[in-house]
Parts: sequence; structure tokens; C-alpha cells
Amino acid sequence: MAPAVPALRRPIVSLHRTPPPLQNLRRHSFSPIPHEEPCDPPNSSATLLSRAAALLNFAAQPSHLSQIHAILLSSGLLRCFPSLSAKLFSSSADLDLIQEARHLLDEIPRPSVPLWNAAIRLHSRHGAFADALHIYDKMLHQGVVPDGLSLPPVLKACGGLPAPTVGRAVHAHILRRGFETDLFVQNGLVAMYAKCGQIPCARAIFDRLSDRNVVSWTSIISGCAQNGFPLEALQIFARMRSSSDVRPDFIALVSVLKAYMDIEDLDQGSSVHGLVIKLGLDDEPDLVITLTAIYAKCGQVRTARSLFDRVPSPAVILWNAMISGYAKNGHASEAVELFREMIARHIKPDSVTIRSAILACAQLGSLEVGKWIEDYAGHSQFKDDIFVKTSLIDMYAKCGSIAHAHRVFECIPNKDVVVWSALIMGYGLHGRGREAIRLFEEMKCARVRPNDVTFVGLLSACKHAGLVDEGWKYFHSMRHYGIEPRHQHYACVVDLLARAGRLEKAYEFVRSMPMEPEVTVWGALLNACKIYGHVGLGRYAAERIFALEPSNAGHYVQLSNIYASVGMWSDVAKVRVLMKEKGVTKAIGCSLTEIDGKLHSFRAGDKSHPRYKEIFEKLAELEMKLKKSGFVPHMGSVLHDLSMEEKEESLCNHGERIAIAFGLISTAPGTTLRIMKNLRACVNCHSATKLISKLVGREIVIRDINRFHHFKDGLCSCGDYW
DNA sequence: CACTCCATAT
Repeated sequence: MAPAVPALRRPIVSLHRTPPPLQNLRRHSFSPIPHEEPCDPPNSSATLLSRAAALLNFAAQPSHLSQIHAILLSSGLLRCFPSLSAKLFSSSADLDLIQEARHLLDEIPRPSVPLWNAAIRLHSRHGAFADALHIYDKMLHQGVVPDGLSLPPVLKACGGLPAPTVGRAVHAHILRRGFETDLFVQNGLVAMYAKCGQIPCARAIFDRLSDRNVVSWTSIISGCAQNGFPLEALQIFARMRSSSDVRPDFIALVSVLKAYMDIEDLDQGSSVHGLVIKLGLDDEPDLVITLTAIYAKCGQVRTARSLFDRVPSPAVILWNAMISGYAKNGHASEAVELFREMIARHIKPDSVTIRSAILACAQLGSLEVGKWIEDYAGHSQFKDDIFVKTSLIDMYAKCGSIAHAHRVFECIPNKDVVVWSALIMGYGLHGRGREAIRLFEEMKCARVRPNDVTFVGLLSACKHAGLVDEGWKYFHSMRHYGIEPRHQHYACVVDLLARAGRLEKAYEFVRSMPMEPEVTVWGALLNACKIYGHVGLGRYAAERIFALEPSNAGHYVQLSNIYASVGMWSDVAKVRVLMKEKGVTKAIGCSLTEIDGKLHSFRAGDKSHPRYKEIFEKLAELEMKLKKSGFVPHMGSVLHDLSMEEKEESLCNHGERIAIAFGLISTAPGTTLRIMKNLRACVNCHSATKLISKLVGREIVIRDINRFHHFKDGLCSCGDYW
């Protein structure tokens, strides 16, 4: 069978014009391969053969190689000189041309062991594990005896399979062949078992090693770190430091940092940073990437950025670490900005970059920037990437346009469970629970199996829409799918029960949980207690929360609101004192709105905007209209009795309303206003906005920290429960 | 021979 030869755009003669190989060839005058005589030589074949053999040494680009391949085929040389096939094979392997190498291997009558090894290594290195194993199998079937270099890539391929079955067979094979003393093979075994999740096996082999080099230690450490055992990884690293004089190299430290990243221990992580510097490895690109990632992931974006900035031309992965670090830690605009800088510098993003940039847009909440990124992704080579599409669905939902999210969804040919879950979650965010349920049912009809995240989406959709009975039913259907409910699921049910006013039942439900309730669960109870003014239970839930998460200001505010709703002012004051004692400060309320592709941010009584005079005129007009139609501030008495904290709350209302006023004067009548805020919607503001939507005949879409509120004709999509 | 960045979750 002839190997596939790519179509040539230019005539073959152009090869002879390609300067470097030919010039080199003339200068060095390579001798022809002596012992092989052409069987039926075409014209001047000896010259061609010598040139071809030499050219292969210089084939530095796939296009060179395929042209040489074409010459050899069309001239008949390949058929006459089998040695050229082997040479062609090695060149293809060196250039990572897997397909080409694979075809050539089949053409070679009796490949040597190094040739087999090269073929296995090539496939293994590129993740073509099944192919690598297939080639190994074929080698054995031809009676070829593998050497010590054959097995490490075979083991690597076994490690890429989900089950250790094949790996065990190869292990047995190794013992039979007597390779068990080869350190490289041993290291390969350790890594293989660790990757298949067989950590005890990996450790057993590692422990029995009489001689351990840096790769042995690295294999077991990274095996643990990469497979969900960060603590074991760190424990072994400690043993490496104390009981051996093997110096960790950059790869070992990358894995150690990854383990600290997983347990989010930045303190220890930065002490490893110290070690990195001490060992003089701080310019090692992979370590810079991992260090940047750990700082960014733990919220130290400035430190991460300073590492990033020290690198003159960062690799794509480093850009990714920085961009996703920004996106995940509330620095969405920096993430988008950095992504733009990357494009401006003509650095080609990969699919991870694009996904991180889309995530940043989702956090940013700007529909305009969101459309821009979709356009960008649509023109990239990742336009059909299901991961990219999934994040677009999430992004559009979080940017307030469920219609856009649905459009992306519709265009995905083979929707997997994550795609469905993302849209279900999106409908839930917008309070459209019925549609979320319909989607869920459609998904089941499409024979896609829901997972635990699907149920988080579905139950939170029921929660946001107040579909109590449906939520209860779906919660209990989880077990039919063999899904064990987790905290988020319990939290949704607690919320649903409490919403229906069944606080006692909700508490009973919390007590019946098979695990220790976490903040989300108590938080749901606390929220409901605020709605129903249930002081006793609210206080209890708050105490549990404070024990678990003492520095989150939102919880203190909730408790304070419960006291306020029933007029317990002295307790409100006590909460304030408690906050001061613990050094907890409330996040400053901030509302954003986007006009003509530009984001405008408004804070407490903000007068910094260039058009603030017009804005405040509009605001006064709105206040008057509200008063005229009988609007009474809901928490008037609260404001009267409280100082700092509630004042802030009231100012936050202003911030939101300033954004509305600004939107009204900046857009054509009837345009939907879109506003994002960093806190949850507050009662006073919420009822005012409902009325405003009616008074000015506008649809107002507000994204708070938890969900969307669609205000229209005096009503809100949340049904006044959030 | 060993390694880093990654979509869906209150």
C-alpha cells in the first residue's frame, strides 16, 4: 500500500531551488549508501539516491519531507531501496508526522528494534495510546524481542488508559522478560499505576526500589498529585527532602506546587517558591507557569502578574494561567484586556485561552463584549469545540441573554450532558424554571444521562422560580440515576421548603442530612428566615455559618436584616459590633451598566460621572414619580434606626438607581436597561425598580450576585423571592 | 522515563 502523499502545490523542481539543503549537500558531498545497488535503476538514480538520503538529513519541515517522499515514490527509488523507508520513517518520526510514520512502518519489511521503539514512543508521546500498544503488540507478534527502551513508552501508553488491566499484563510480561531491575522500567511502572489510580500499587513498587533517581521520586509525587492525592504527594516530597540527597528538579517542583494549588495552600506554595529560587530554577519556564497559576488561583493576582511580566515572550500556557487567574478572581476586565493584548501581539490563543476569555466575559456581564468574544471564537479554529460552545452558553446566560445562549445551544450537533446542564442552569438564573424543567425532560428523551451538576441546575431553577413540588420530586428522583445528593442539592431543597413557609420542615430536613451541613445549606435557611422574620432559627443558622465562614460580611448583613425586620434594633447593633470585632467589612456596593459598548460604574452617591447633573435631574424626576404613585420606601424605619452598615445598604440602592437613571437618559425610549451589581438585590431597591419599570415603560434586567431579575410592567421575574 | 494551563456548581 502506498503512503498518502499530500498534494503538492508547487512543482517538484522547486525543491531543487530550496536553498539550504541543496547547498549543504554540495558542500559536504555525501557518499552514496555503498552496499545497496539499484535493482532497476531509473536515470541517474545513483545521484538521486545519494541526494535523497542526504536530503532527509536536512528535511526540517513537513513540507520538505513530503516533497522528498513524493520524489522517492514517483522515481521508484523507494521500492528499490528499503533502507530509504527506514530513513524516511525516522525523519517523519522526528517531525512528529504520525500518519506518515505509521504508513512507512508498514512498508518496512523487518523493522529493527530501535525503529519499533521510535514508533511506539512517537504514538505514546502524542497520546495515541491505543496505537502505541497496537504497534507493541505487532512487534511481539513478529517475534521481535523488546529491549529496555521499548517498555517505558509502552507503560506510558498503559497509564493513559482508564483501567489498569493492560498495564498489569505488561507488568507480568516485564517480570517474565527480566526487566524488573531496569530503573527506567521501574519508574515507568510507578507512573503507570499512579495514573490508573492504583496509588497503593505505585507506592509498593516505589518503596521496593533499591535505587531511586530523581525520576523515581518525581513519578510517584506527580502520580499522586495528578490523580487526586495531593496530601500523599506532599508527604512523599517531604520524605524525599529528608531521606535522600536527590535534588528535586523543575518537574518535581511543578508537581509539588500543583499539589499545593489543589489544597489551596498558598503559604506552603510560596515557601516552595523560595526553594525554587534557592535551587536557581526561577527562570525555568514551566515553574514560572505553575507559580503564576498558583498565585493567581489563590487570588494573589498582582504577584502572579509580576511573575508574568518578567517573561519577555510568554508561552500560550502562561498567558492562559494569567488570564484564567484574573477571570476567576474578580478581575474580569483585566482578563479581557490581557486577552486583547495577546491578540494585538499576534500570539495565537489555544482553546483554553478562548475558554478563559469567555469565562472572563461571563464574569464581566457585558453582552457587547460577550458578542465580540463569540465572534472571535467563531472565526478561530476552535469554532466547533464543544467546550468553547459550552462556555458560550454559560457566558450568554450570565450576560443576561438567554436567547443568545439558546441559539448557541441549538447549533451544537451532539449535545453532551454539560451542554444541557449549562442551559438548564442558565434558564434557572433567569427565573424561568418551567423552561428549565422542559429542557431537562427533553434531555432525558435525547437519552443523555443527567449528572449531579445537571441536578444542581434543575433544582436551583426550581428554587429561583419557586417550583416547590417539582423541586421536591426531582430531588427524590436523583437516586434513580444513582446520584448521591451533595450540599448544593440539599441547599436547594432547604430553600424550597422554607420558601413555602415550612421553616420547621426545612430545619428537620437539614437535621436529616447524612453529612455535616455546610455554609450553603445554613445560608439557604438563613435567607428564608429573613423573608419570614423567623428570628430564633435565623440566629441559630447564622451561628453555624459564623463558625464555618467567619469573615463573609454577607451573612452578618443577613442576620442584621432579620433583626431589623422585626424591630430588634439592639441586636442589629450587636451584629455590627461583632463585625467590627472580627474585622469583617462589607463589600462596597457597585452597579455597572453598559452603554454603547462602554461600562459605567456607579457607587454610593456617585457624582464622579461626567453627566452627573443630568443623571441627578433624572433621579429626582424618578423619585417624584415614585412618590406620586404612592411608593413608600420599604425599610424606612430601618434606615432611621441604623447607622453605618444600613446606610451603606441604602446608598447601594442609590448606586443601582443612578445606573437606571443614567440608562434612561442614554438610550432610546423602550430600550431594555441592563445593570450588574456586586451584591444581592435589596428589598427597597427591588420594589422601587419594579415600579420604575412600569412608570417609564422599560424592561430592566438586573444581574445581582446570585441571579437575574427581569423587571417589566411593575413585576419582577423572581416573584419577589431571592 | 517524570510535568504545568482547562467548560458546567450557592
